[in-house]
Amino acid sequence: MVEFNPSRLDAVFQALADPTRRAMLGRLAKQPLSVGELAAPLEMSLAAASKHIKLLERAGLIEREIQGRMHLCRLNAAPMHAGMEWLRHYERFWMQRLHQLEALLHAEDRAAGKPTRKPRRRS
Amino acid sequence: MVEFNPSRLDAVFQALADPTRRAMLGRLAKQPLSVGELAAPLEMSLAAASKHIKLLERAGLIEREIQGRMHLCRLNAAPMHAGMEWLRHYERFWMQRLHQLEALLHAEDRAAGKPTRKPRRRS
DNA sequence: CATACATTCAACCTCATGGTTGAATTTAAT
DNA sequence: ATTAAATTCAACCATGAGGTTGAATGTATG
Repeated sequence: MVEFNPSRLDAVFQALADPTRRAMLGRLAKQPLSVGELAAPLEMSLAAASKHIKLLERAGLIEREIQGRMHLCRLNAAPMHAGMEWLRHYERFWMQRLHQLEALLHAEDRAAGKPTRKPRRRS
Repeated sequence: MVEFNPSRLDAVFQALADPTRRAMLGRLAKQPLSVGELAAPLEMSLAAASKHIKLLERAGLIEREIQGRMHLCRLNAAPMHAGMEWLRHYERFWMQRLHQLEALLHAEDRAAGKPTRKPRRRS
């Protein structure tokens, strides 16, 4: 069904690396839209929007149902799962930093009334 | 401290959209590495690897500590957080599909002994 | 000081992106 | 049968990615 090969991951991250395309996905999360509808609010030609859509399609993030002369695009978030899983492997790293920051802040809170004490420095 | 503007998100996703760079991050998750060490296992020139590193740096994903003639690179996963948060907004969509699939499989399991019954189709 | 090492810089190549415009295609409506 | 609408296609342009090579830079080391 859905493929999780590395090149798919490439395509997904690449597709997400553009604000126009992220905005498109955001609107498709509410409802399916035609190419014209997707392009309407954008300050670019229809052809340009069409290219963005093709890129999203290539990444598997949208699916197109051709209804007569109009093409209905609907979100398929599934490929994002792979991206999320990839990121999850790094979650502990930024959590670590956040917790450090947190500890630092609390240490300063505790030191508020007392003679200024700097956060302990790691050996 | 850490910025979460859209262009930063662009840079992060773009940086992740390349297997060479993802591999670099993977190795930096184990330990800090010099530019040369990062480049060593790659089948490309040092200059090419250096460019990848610069791109990762631009996205804030690695930080460079210059120690004499060697540059030590260390992972900074923090900017990935923004990417994760963005993706999280879409999690329910793929979860939805996964649950549908799951339900479908269970329905087929239950129908295994009985006369073939197709999964109910939504109105 | 001379030399080797770690890295970047600069110039170049090829190809993909992101945008344009105008023509072509397919389908719907009059 | 025309005409209008929805979309893509093709050609073009500017810019950036990803790679190369060779020279330049800064730093250790004999």
